[in-house]
Amino acid sequence: MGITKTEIFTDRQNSLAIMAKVLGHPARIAILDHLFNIKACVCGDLVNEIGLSQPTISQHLKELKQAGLIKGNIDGNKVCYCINEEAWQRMRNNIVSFLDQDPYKNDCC
Amino acid sequence: MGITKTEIFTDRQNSLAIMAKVLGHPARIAILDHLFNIKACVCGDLVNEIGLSQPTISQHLKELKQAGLIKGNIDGNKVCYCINEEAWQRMRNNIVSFLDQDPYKNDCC
DNA sequence: TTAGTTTATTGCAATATTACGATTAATATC
DNA sequence: GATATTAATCGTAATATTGCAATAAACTAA
Repeated sequence: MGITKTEIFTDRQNSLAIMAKVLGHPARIAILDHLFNIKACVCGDLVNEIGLSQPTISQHLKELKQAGLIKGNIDGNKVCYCINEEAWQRMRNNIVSFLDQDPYKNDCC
Repeated sequence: MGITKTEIFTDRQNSLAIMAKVLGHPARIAILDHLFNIKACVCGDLVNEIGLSQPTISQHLKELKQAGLIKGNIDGNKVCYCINEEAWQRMRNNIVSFLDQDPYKNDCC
């Protein structure tokens, strides 16, 4: 059905999945890479930097923004996007604590 | 168009996105949670543990398996799945090194 | 005011994902 | 053998995602 049954999972499971999903597209990884490299950016730069159309970039930026990972300031007719430090660290901590579980105790396979 | 233009991104960006995407569904997070908890499992257990049908669970297990995160041993008419330790650590390292980039240097927003 | 610049939104087509009933394949048990 | 159990696969429906052309909105500059 293409629809996720979120109600049967815990808040933590849903939250982890949402965060991972936002990172689950190379364009959004590339946008974040670029933000980390130049420390600030606008949408126009990204259209040249990445190879996607302006509407597509705008849409990916919107998803990153909705997830809280970036924040934008309107500056004349440009928009300045940055990483949201607090949200980034929060996400990092959640994902890392999931990934840092120790899988080295299986004895069946 | 619903299709990702992977060819315009780096291998690292595509690889990170693929790993994140696999974690981008709460059912797969729940399956991994369960594997971490009980250290071994079979598909039947998961159908009761999680609230999805057997074919749906099987499909999610297939994706985890394709990503290399779990491995399964056939044991009679059951299948025993475990975390693939090497692949898990590899994924962990890649994602953590991405998340550990320091966003605290922006001065525009 | 008019024209240019920049980003967001709308609308749509193509493809992907999620979910499950029905079925299959393989083994286990009687 | 016949029947039960387990997990994978097939087929299909519903929904989501990706991408872009066209357009709108908001500002800048002449």
